[in-house]
Amino acid sequence: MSGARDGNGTGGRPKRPTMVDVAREAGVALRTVSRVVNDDPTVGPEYAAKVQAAITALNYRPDERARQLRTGITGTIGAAVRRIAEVNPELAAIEQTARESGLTLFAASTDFEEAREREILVSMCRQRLDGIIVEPFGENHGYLQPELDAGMPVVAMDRPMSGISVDCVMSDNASGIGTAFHHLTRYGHRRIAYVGDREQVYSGRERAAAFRAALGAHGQSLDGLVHPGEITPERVAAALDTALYGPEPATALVTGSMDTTLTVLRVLGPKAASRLAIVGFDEVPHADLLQPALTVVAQQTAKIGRTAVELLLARMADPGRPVQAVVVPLTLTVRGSGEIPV
Amino acid sequence: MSGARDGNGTGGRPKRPTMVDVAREAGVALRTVSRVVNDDPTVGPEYAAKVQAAITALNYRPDERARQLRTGITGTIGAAVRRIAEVNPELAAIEQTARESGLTLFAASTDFEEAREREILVSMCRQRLDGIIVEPFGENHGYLQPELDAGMPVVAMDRPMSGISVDCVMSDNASGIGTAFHHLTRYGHRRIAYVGDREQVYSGRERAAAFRAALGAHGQSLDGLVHPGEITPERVAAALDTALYGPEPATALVTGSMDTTLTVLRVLGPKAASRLAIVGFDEVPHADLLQPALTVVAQQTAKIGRTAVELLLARMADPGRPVQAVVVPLTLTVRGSGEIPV
DNA sequence: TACCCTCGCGATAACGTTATCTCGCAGGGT
DNA sequence: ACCCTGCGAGATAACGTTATCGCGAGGGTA
Repeated sequence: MSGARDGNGTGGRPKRPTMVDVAREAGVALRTVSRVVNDDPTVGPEYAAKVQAAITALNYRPDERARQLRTGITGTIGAAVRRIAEVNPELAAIEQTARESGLTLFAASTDFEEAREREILVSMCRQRLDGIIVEPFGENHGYLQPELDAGMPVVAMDRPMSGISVDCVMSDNASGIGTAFHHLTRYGHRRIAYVGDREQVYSGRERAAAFRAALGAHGQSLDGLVHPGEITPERVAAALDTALYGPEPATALVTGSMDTTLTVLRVLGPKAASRLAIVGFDEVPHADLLQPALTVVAQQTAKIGRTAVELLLARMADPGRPVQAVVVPLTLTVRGSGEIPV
Repeated sequence: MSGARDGNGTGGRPKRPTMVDVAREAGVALRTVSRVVNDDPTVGPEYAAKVQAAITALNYRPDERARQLRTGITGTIGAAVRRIAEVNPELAAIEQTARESGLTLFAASTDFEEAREREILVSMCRQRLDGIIVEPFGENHGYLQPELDAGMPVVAMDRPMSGISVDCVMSDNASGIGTAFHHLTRYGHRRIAYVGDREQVYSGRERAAAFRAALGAHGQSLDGLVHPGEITPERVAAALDTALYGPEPATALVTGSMDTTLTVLRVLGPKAASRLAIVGFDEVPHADLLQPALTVVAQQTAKIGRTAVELLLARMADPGRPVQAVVVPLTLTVRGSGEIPV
């Protein structure tokens, strides 16, 4: 032993044992410890035993950072989503699929802020993660081009990225809106209104456009029926006012996102909500407990999350493969609110 | 130059430029590049300019792993919670507080599995994170003792850890149950039932015990009123049967967790649920949209999450400080379901 | 017996960064 | 003329791991 100081004088962290310490304790070479730690079969049994004993005696834990630096791979993928800590089935599916693939998941919230999103993505690149899945929020992702050129695998989820070309998996917004619309026509509704996100964001743009197309295909005019915009109680209340209490009131409603649906229900209040035919785009937590239970066109969130990881794995395996876009259909879940006749 | 190969022949990742490459490009020493990257003020302006030019020319991004290995600090804390990707206000508060403190958060789901929890915690230790916040699930955390001895800061959230002594922040289960109970007595209820989690888990144990104590303090017998157990529709239905339709039926109900509340509402169905006085322990997503809106004793989740980070920061700053346990009171949120008179 | 191969282990050089030390040079006081 | 100080930059040694190479012993073959 080279000295008596085992602890630390100043109150800083005690120093952890390293491979060198284990090697000294076991009386073998450093390289042999490494072999034992990595289950290298070429190490003799008595050496392995000595090393194992030293490891448990010193409570040695390998330093993942050093390993990653040396091997170049982290075994970790990043997910930059709008909100962890909220209901997010895509993220749950990503985590599970990643685990099944032997990868660790590092998730962070972009929190609906473009600056925050950029901060997270750049940080993930600096950490040299093996790949990144991102639910894009901002409108210009050109700053990622150098990272793509450097071989960083990136997959977009829920909407495409702007300014760069990467793999993408998303819902079929257009036909989902079509499904909601036609479901309501089946119950006799002719004047059907739409309230949804503002058209500045990709999904709001796509869904509003799809709804206009559906109205047009049924020979309906658009006047007073299509209301994209900010999801605030005030704006939604104004939109509902126009749609439901105008000269030709709508008898049914399609809501363009989960937040829209919840805000509409709050603004309408229980009595009005229970009389209006509503189909929501996107699932709502505990939609079955509402009165009436909420009919929705649900995104196949689990499939989307799983596909995102699969696309990422494919790109990690072959960086040169052509960029791929996967579109996932939606499914109608009938619960009551969408089956109120005109 | 040792060779002409700039790209990569076999389809592997292109090699990223390192500090050495930047130094060569800029015609300065490696150490100078490091100084520029770290905003060291002792570097002359013309050197800084040359280095910056080289950095943008090569699209250089520092390797966080190497930096962490060298400095020993990661600037990252881990959070092992039961579910990321579910509503989890504690986790949201942790993320925000961590960000405000300049720390990156690494969150992972233990997924209600003891083995998974252990896997995650050990992995976080191997990554040498600066600290760990854990919502403990398993019943024996003794395996973490070596990590604590090695100076790894750990904070328990929502319940204490078993077998080791670490800082902890949690709700005041006992007085929360008391608040729910007394709120219902104020509306004339005498026979009040409890349905909650099984007593094998810490919170289930604490809350059932507190409810028994409340009954006792009011001179009520316990028979047929206290129902801890697995949260399945079958078990909950059986418990409700005993409590509500026995010889002396209960007129009010306290539910012991969010999952319990939701399962109770599903089992009762809308009509029965709207007639029974219910106070839920723990907030329920969109409780205001239910009919009647749900009265709950809410945990101060944001405060709990923030306190967890603060405890962790305190321990990181002073590893020798005495272990601290913080208990946070709950708050009653009146919405309707708890104010139905007997 | 000479030769070559394999097998098991050890010495040592990386990985990409930061920290320590050294050095050259300019400026000012004695 | 001398030394001391300070300042800005470079050479070099870490951090803890894995990969490359080499070496000695043992055994099979000609």
